[in-house]
Amino acid sequence: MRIATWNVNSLKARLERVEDWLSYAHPDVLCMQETKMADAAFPTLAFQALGYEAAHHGSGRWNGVAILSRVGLEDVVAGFSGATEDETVESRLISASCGGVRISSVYVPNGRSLDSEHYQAKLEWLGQLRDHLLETCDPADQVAVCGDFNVAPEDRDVFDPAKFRATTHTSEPERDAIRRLSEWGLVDAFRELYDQDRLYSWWDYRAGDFHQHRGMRIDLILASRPLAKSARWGLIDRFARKGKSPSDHAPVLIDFEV
DNA sequence: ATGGTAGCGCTGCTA
Repeated sequence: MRIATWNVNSLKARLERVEDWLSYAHPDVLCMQETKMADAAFPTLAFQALGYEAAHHGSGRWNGVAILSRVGLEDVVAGFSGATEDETVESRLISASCGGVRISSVYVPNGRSLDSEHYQAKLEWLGQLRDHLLETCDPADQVAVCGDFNVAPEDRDVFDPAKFRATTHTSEPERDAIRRLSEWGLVDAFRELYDQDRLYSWWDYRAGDFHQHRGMRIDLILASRPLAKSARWGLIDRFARKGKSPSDHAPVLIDFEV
């Protein structure tokens, strides 16, 4: 099973690129983030025409997550288990069972700056994600949590660690939150396959960062151990970050033998 | 050097 994740930075602006990418990358499952649209605007038929079922959770101009699958899409849950209306309004999590794997598409809050209340909210959100997984999943099963985590797990996941000393994405509390997910039983599956540095999935639009390969690896596929064990090959598709009007993120994909 | 670009949508916020 080929599982992919891609922060598309507006599905309305990127639909044609996403369709093209589905046609040549042929993922079995694609988790998307930052669709930036309401459920009513989601192009279900466009994906159906390519053989994908879809589940979307979005409320408007910000956030928005989706799962596309051509290996079945069952037991869709939007937001955290037992969350109130308020907590789901940001549309940052959707989960579904696809071909025997419990898959979540996550868009972790950015955090903005270390002294911001949004940074505290980011840490709380990551804690809620952990609680949600504890309540709804078993790490002995096939589980994949995919998306834009807005955290670079290690210094080697950032082009210049010194530049990011007092910023979000690299702080210890954020990395601790990711480590706690690992302790529960989720493996950074791309890292298991590829150990080198300079593997980035996001580049700032500004200052020619993509061209200079000044990026970060913040788009992750976290897999339970039974699933991670079957990972065979992976790719960060930088080709999809080139050309006219790309997303600022590249798709990340992994082939699993399930 | 605190810039730069992109999306949404029409003013400035978010990333």
